[in-house]
Amino acid sequence: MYSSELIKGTLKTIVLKLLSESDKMYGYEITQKVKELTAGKILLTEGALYPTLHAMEAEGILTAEAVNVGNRIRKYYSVTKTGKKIAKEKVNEFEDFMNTMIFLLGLKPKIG
Amino acid sequence: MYSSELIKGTLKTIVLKLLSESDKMYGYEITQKVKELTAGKILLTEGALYPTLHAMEAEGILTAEAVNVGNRIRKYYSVTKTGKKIAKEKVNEFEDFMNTMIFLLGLKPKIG
DNA sequence: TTATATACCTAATATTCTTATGTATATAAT
DNA sequence: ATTATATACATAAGAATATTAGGTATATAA
Repeated sequence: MYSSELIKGTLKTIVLKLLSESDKMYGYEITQKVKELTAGKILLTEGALYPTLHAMEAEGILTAEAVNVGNRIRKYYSVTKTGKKIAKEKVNEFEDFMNTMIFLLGLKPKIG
Repeated sequence: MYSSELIKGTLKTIVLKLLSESDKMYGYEITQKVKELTAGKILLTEGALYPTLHAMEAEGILTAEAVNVGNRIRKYYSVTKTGKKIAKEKVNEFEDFMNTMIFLLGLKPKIG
């Protein structure tokens, strides 16, 4: 697990990227997928994730659909057309930022 | 200039890395050096930088020395032994984090 | 029957940054 | 001369985002 300050500001980018690649996902599913893909190095907390999902829905970046699964409720989120554009921009910006940081921190370059 | 949320959490890492490479630097000098090295893509604000420098000094990561230059005051900061260790840890952690993000966001790998 | 996993949510608090403001000297431009 | 910009420090109010902790509820494994 990384120090919390390191991950700050990357939540939206991660969520938008994952949602852009799948038809729809629900909150809990996102936390598990990120945990799995990062081998537990990035753990999204619900207190950060849910408010962010609500905010992105309010901004028109995501649409939500509540579904009953057995007796439980799931809220599936999908990326809107606007959201897909923003997702690409965020990923591109992050890539650019990493290149800048690689130079600034004197690391060996890696994204080509 | 990157969106502010992207840069969040990287300030200490940047400052510690720069200070580790030089004997000593003062706050304004750090802002200018980062601006120069990143071609203006990362601009450190004074409201973020100075409190962080004070905090790191209080934590024993940095030592400060006030110097009169003409009629102006400069506060030179140096990294302590503890600080150098933390600087290395932070840079290593950031490199690891970037690799994780590269995988998670499906980017082409770059740090080798 | 107790713990863990699934699945949502919010509120108080903490952290960190932005924005704005203040002080003061030095220098370049009009 | 005077105005703008650069140098150089600092803090304080507010915004944004995350942590921590708590709440509700069902399903399943121990």
